[in-house]
Amino acid sequence: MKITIQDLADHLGISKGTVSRALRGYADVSASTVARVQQAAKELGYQPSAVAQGIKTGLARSVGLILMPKSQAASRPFLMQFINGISTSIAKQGYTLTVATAQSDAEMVELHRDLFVQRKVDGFILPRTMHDDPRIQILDQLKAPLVLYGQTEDLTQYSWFDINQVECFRRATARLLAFGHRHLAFLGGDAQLFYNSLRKKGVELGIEEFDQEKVQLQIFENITTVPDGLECAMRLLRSPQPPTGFLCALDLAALGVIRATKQLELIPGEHISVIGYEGIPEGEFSEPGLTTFAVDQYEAGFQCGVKLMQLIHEKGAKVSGTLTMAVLLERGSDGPVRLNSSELATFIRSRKGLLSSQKTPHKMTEKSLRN
Amino acid sequence: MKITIQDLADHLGISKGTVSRALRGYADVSASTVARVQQAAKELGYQPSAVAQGIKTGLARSVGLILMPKSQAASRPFLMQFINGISTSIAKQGYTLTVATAQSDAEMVELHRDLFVQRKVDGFILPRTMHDDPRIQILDQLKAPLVLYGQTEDLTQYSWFDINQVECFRRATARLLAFGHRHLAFLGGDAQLFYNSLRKKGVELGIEEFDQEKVQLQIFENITTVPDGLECAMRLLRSPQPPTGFLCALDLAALGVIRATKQLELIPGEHISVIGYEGIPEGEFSEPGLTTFAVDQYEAGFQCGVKLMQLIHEKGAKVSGTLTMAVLLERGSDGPVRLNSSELATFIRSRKGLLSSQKTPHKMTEKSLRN
DNA sequence: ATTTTTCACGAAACCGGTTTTGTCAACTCA
DNA sequence: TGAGTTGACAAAACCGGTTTCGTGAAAAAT
Repeated sequence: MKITIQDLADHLGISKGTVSRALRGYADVSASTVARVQQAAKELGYQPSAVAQGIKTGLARSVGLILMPKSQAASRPFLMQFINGISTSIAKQGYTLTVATAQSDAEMVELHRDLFVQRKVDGFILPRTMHDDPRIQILDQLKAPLVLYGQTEDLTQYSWFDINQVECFRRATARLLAFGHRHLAFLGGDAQLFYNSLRKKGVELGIEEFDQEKVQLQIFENITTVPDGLECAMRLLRSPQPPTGFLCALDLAALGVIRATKQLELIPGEHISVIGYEGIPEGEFSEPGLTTFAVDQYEAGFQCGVKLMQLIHEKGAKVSGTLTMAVLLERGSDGPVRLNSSELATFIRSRKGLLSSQKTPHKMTEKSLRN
Repeated sequence: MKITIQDLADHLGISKGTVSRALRGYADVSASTVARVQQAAKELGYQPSAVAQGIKTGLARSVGLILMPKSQAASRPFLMQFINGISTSIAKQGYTLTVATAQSDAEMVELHRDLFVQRKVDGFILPRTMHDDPRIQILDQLKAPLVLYGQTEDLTQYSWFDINQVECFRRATARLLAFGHRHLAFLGGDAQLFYNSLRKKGVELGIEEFDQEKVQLQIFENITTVPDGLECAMRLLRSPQPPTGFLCALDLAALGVIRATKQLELIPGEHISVIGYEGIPEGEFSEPGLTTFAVDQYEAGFQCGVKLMQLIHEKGAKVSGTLTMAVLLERGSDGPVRLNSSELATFIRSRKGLLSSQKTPHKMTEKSLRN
């Protein structure tokens, strides 16, 4: 059925070693033979088995990407673009992408080990880096090539690619401060993941550069979903000293803040300001549109792939790190401060009283308001 | 570095053949030897190389999934869940998922051929089936096992899994008709893809079952994005006989319809009704929420994986097709008809005059209306 | 004209497994 | 007690490639 190198050699009446050398471009094959072999290979549709090649070379010509669907927060919306980036960059060298999913941290570590020990992959791309990432530890032992998508404690030992999230959040913070906001809240993401500390650091940096004394900052963590963001914002907005500016580590949390704002009959972008991060498509369809830093996930995947190929092929290749920027999408969810924290608190309390006295269902309320 | 079967054999002082047979569970190895081998394998962390195994068995223990990021319309939001489903179902048999991306139809066909001829994968899952799908043709020639996610002309030759989209759209249509809508529009998706004809058929079926004479249906195709849906709806709503019920093959198109409705200062779910299909997350965050049929992509991936494993392992396995249902999420974008088509046309014209006379920017208009 | 070098290829080893075949000792059975 | 089984393993073949080694003929050098 499938044609092998022996079939091809028999067909040409030469030895399979010569066929192999002809196709691999060795010097000790005559030009005419090379041409004949290439011609016959094309005609018969011969392509060497990657499996058989791999046994001699020790390479599977595949890189691994292991996902955790459980943590649905990030990486999901743009997964396609990230995969596309990786796949495109490694395809040039005949590599393919092996994707597996793990349901728990333990399974994830096991999967990395097994895939490498079984020679199913030659290296890994590690998205969503964690503090003291257990994947790095095990892959280090195995001397498996790896590239981090994200940063970690020690950046000198590994290749990595990341967005300058500190700078993004510094700018986001400076932006809100310039808008006149003085009471800020940072709604952080998964505390276990490294990015969270970077984004928090960016916020703190932005405040330091301004005037630490004049700014109130409240910090929260593990606000990773719309309901999380909604609940957190609801609690904050009902407090005596509500923040007027929300910095969210994740767009989903920011969408939750927008929802909470609307439930309190406030206008996002006017009564309060929200800035997100990631650039998920949902942000475009909310009202108002979500101001956020959009990450180019294709580029991220592409760069990770390039770096991994270097590590695998160029022995003694130096590890390298790259930092790029995300693009600020200025939409309607933030703007100049209208009411300060105290005024906002008063405003909300007056609205709340109004709201609880009239017993209309929420949907009707929203619609009637718009008419 | 990496331990081979020979290393293990030397360590135990037995031949590598015996080690292999012990680990594969052959009968002609004594129980004590089996135990010794297994123990040593665990201690030394030996796992057979999938590459070396593959050369003898002829199997790569991997299945292929080739994506086209260009056609961003479908499969993108739930890609993670689809992948998770596939990966989970095939992991039981030691299989992994090889994902590649193609930028054009031609490249996609090539990739399928190459991946199979190079023995990088043992079979394929084909999402987004097309009319006279070129992937099927080439894989048929190669006798490559395949499972369709979606249907096609001849369903007897291949295993497939699909949602009963005809039934979904029949129900969606019946629902709008029951709400009193008599002027309907079907905004179809990619005409090249097979699902489109199924969804259209569902709409036509729903109308037939009602009373064909009393219903006006307009059909459009290749409405696959938010801007597409927006533009199409805008055109329709400004026409003399606008539809009051929109059936969209894709949620994204439905979101576009909602946008158009709002731009005309109409209320989706009241002045017009929209129903989508797929259940993308954006639909939850629009206002009103999008009524749509939500597809369980994890389940789809899982079933495709199961079917493909059967085809690969059970020789002479029968092909099988499975049809399931999507879940209707009743949100706010549809409801009882308020104005019929003519009334709606008049209403829109009056609004439009109003709108063009006042020269406020759009954003301000929206906000002032809500206050 | 003979020796040396180069050319072009065949033969064979090898990669790390799996599977078949061969072999010897211990058992069974007549 | 001798022939036939059986058990448990070693040895070897094999899978489909790659790469090294060896070799005969032609070309170049002496």
